[in-house]
Amino acid sequence: MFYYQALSDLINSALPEPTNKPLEKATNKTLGHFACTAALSLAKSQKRKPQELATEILQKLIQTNPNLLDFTETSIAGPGFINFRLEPKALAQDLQALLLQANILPQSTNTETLLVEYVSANPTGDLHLGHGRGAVLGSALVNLHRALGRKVIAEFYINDAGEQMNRLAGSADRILRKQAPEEEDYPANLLEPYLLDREYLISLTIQELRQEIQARILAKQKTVLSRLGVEFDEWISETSEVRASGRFEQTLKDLAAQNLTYEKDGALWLKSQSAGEERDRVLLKSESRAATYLAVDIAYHRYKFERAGELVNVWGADQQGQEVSLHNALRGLGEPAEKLKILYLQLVSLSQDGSELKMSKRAGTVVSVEDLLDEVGADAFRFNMLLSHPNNRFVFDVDLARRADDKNPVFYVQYAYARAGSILDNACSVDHEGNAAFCAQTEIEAFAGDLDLIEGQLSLSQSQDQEAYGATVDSLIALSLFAESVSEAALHNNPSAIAHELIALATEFHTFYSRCRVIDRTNKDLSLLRLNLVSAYRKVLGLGLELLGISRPHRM
RNA sequence: GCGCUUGUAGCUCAGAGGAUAGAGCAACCGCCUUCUAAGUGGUUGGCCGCAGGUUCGAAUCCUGCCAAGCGCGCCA
Repeated sequence: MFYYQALSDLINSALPEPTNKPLEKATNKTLGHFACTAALSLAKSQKRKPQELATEILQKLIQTNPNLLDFTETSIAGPGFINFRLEPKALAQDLQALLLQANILPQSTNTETLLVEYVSANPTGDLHLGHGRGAVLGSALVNLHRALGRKVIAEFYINDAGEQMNRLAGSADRILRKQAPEEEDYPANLLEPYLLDREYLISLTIQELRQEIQARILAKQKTVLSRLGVEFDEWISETSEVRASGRFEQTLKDLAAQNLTYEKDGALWLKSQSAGEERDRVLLKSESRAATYLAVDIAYHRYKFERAGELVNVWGADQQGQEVSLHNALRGLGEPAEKLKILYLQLVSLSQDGSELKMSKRAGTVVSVEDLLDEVGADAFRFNMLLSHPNNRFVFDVDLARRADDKNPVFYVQYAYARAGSILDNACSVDHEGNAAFCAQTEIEAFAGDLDLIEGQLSLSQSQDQEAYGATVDSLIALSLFAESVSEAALHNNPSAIAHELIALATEFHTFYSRCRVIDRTNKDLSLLRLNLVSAYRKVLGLGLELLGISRPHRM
């Protein structure tokens, strides 16, 4: 366990009332490394002066766990902040924890399966950037929750049963027969790549054609997603899993049994008004008795709840109209609707050559995931997509993403990772001038195993070289807080936080590198300390990149 | 009209009640005999949309307003 976590727990146990964030990273390094604001926030309810309360809390901390507080310098400042400055022993323990723990992330005690549904594009064409953003967000979420010990199902829902599939087949058929397109047909240029073997396709019945085109488009989507590093555990087909399985019929029966539906004007309605909505909603249309999206979604989400206790949907903002009705219907059926969270993605647009490209289907300026992948590659695609919070409209800077230099954030972080690896390689191998290896890997590991040695070197550094010591301490604090950032990112379903955290860590590492010579042939112990710090950087940066699904280049 | 989301530096974005609001891009001035200069140090740049309120403390919470995007079909 890291010092930050141990201290947080201690503070929480010492407070008269718990707070959700007992300890914060200090904004101003000169005051300390961590700060506790509990005395300020609790002063009112405790009817005490903040400074007095702070003194009292601090004393209680010292009484409860004198050992822990022995490793840190404390002070009460300003209106009632309690500041903590970690001393070499605490820092040494954190470094050791970073190096020796197989998994530095805290493991969740939540045993419920989490089902994350994302992308879920109709099999009617290429994936566009909205899908791409959802794919990156969804897959990062899956990684994140898995890394924290949750059981997660990554799911793609194939909308292969609706009217749009008939349209697709009709459009393809007319293109093959060189007939004029009808008003709602899919554009020929989108479909033509799937219709190259015209002779064969034209011999199929319309149903067979529909199946064939759909399979080809889906296969293409899978290929593109795979290039993007996005994989799924389940591909759920509406046709087979929701319709043919009888789940859809059963859901209608169950809704009726709960007295949640009624017939009117030849259509089947959901009593959504009585649940607080503006009006009732149609489930089965008049005449055709075809299902609406809402009706199918209700059945599909029940199927999800059969398999998972908690659901996350990554949806485009244009799907938000559905949510309230879906929630109400699920609740009416006795499902734990509050366990369904829907994340809405706002639009992505592109900027290139300094101006924004507006996406428009009509103008033909819709950019596919494949196009952008060709342009910038999977790593830059993923990282840059993740830089913005999904609720935000986001302008993707293509020129920046394709740059192979420090201005491109993904290169910046990957470079830090590769640089760390390179230093470690150098230390353990013959250098370019033929000098013997500086040390063996086993020596680095032995040093990591010896707490007293680490502490001794940190203390020495503290007294001999303030600047280097400062860079070392900043590094250790930043590294030891990474696990906390990951937990918080998972709590808020926000992998963007990790991307930003990685940039900050990379900056911290580059700063350390420029201030501290790692391999110093005149001072082996100091070098071993620094090599271990570099090793911790490599581990944490690598973990972060892995969580975001970005490659970890050994050399650049 | 109603609902959801957004409004922070010229641009793209962080900031989830705490101390002096931060990065990157763009612009300017520096730093390589030495482990990756794909790096780094500095300068310039802010009525945090507006107005109230809550609080010891508000970019953050509440209310109202303004602006933008998206929803509010027996569409898909």
